Amino acid sequence: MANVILPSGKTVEMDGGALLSVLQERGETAAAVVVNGQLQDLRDPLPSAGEARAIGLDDPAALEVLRHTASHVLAHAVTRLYPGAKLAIGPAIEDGFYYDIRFPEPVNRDDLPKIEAEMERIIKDDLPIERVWLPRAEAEALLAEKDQAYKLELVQEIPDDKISFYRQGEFTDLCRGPHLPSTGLVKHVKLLDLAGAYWRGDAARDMLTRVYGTAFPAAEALAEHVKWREEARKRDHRTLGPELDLFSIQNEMIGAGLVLWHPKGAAIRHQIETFWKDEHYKAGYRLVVSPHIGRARLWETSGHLDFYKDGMYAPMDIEGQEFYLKPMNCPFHIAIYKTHTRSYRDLPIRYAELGTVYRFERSGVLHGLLRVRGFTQDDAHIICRPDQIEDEVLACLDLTLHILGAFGFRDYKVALSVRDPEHTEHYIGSDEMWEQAERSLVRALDRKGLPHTRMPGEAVFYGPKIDLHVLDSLKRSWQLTTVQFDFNEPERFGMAYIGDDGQAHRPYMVHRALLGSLERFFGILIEHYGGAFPAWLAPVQMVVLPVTEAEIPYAEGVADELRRAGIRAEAWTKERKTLRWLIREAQVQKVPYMLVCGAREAAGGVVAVRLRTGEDLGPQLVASAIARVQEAVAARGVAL
RNA sequence: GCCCGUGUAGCUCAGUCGGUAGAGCACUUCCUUGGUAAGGAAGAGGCCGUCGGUUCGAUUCCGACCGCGGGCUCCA
Repeated sequence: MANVILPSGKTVEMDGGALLSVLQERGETAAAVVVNGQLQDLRDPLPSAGEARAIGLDDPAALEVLRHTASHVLAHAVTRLYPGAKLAIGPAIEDGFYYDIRFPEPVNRDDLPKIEAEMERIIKDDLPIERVWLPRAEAEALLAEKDQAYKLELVQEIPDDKISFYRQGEFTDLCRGPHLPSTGLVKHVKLLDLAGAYWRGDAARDMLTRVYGTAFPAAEALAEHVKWREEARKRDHRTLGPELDLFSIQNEMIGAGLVLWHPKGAAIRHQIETFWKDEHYKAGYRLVVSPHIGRARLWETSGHLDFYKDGMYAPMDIEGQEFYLKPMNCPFHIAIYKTHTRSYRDLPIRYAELGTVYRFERSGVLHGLLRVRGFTQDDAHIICRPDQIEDEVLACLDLTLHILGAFGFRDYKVALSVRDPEHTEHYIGSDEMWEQAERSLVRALDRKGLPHTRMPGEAVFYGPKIDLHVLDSLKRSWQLTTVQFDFNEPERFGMAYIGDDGQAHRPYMVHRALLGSLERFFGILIEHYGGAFPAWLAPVQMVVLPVTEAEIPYAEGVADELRRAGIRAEAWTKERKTLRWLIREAQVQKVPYMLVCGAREAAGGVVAVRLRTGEDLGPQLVASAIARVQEAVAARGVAL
């Protein structure tokens, strides 16, 4: 007898058979059932012994099944509305699902409600969803008859003799499942977006239309998700950036993917850079500066012209010599290292640079500050002995968590990319080096208590790496930090240090960037804070607002005093506007502190302090207002 | 690069079933001296993305190009 736990928590004993009828008898609903850790359909027979657990619709494990079924409902609706539509793939994804379809006619966003309405009909009809196994020949014949070339291609890659299909009403789709037992269980579904996508992600193949949607077990969760999307839209750095006068990108005049940092954006960048440099000096790094271009020889030696040419701009001719714009800083740092014979006593050497690099990105992938063609990496290269690598990686992680923590990033996900064990010949460096490097990465992560996901085959050819992703205030994940071993360049440049044995040895080199690039990081920060930068970063920390023209001299005096105290302050005296107008403007500009100066304040030598949050602190001495900002700046928190 | 969408004043957008355009904000001037999220009035501002086609006439219709936005495996 098999012991089955139902969603209600009750258990039943079953001797084979399918769970669906049992659930129906007891008035319970479920999405699927877990048997031996595997999800399967409620209509599938259970084993005659062992344990099974029915997954309720609101169980997190059911979400993927729900969305996958929703994608089938979408495909079903599309085949009704657009006879001749060719279906490709339709998986559940992180917060929804999509289906790639070749439509017989162009569709656009305005068509989504119509498709959604048809989906609602299919859901309302509560069609049973049943699995059908077909022998290969029949499966291929069926798909050929339905003229579903993409599905046919997929079937031809399936090694099995029996092919799994799912049927709901008149619609049948190739699918491995599992699925909900009927369409009626897909209750809260919404189509969100439309985009192009290549068949199998291959630019040489057909362009399909990808329809994005999402589904939730409860209306509230769906509404919340829609609200979340709206919130993310409002925080878009491409809107906030120009609105707050932080940066601009001018394709026609300057060039695509090239960023102009306006004074306010540059002020924020300056704060980030100063903080970054201070912390790097404290952590034992030495800051270096390298040029923007270098001779072809350099890039030949580094191997960039072999492996990275597609990402580099065409060479320029200077007095008959070829020069390239730098896509990376490492060759320069190595060249600095090589100016002396280095002793084992000199190591580790840590060179850091806010180095501006230029990389070719296809026009279509450029995206605000997040994907640009010219950017400043917060780069560093650590050159050390084998016995030092674990401590160096650990110190790197310490510095990373310290610096990212200052921006309020406290949730991390770490990916460890290592070799594909099947094809170690594709990688440079000895087995010993790979194993030692991986060990040092794993131990350092363990010592920091950072769980990681090991990803075989994800490493680049020259060394293993860890990538650190942070979650922002909207719980979106961004890859920022990368710590990457390089077994290639030390070899190519013949880097060496003299060991205690008097012999030359090859050092280990680690590339690392904590923030990634300042441009991208800035874009992420804008969205993370929704444009309301904490006091330590705010381009204008305090504005002094005179109530009438009579208080202008007083307001200017206050602003001077604030600036002398090191505060970024402005007196808004040029506009003869009402206080209401000035307050609104300061709110829109998201200035943390507003200091109102009327006749009362001027007479008393105080300012009335209003916070961006709307909180009114009442009259304060200028000195105590100063103390308050300085405290907030020192704390680097979001509290004002 | 490719698919879909889109391009009208500095910004956000309306409009013209083909007769060369309008609002709000911003800007300039004037009035208002105002106490915690927009005081009032007037003015200025446009090759209606570019090039070509149809037409007596194109910002509007058609085509091409350019720019911008969403997206381009999270594999049945």
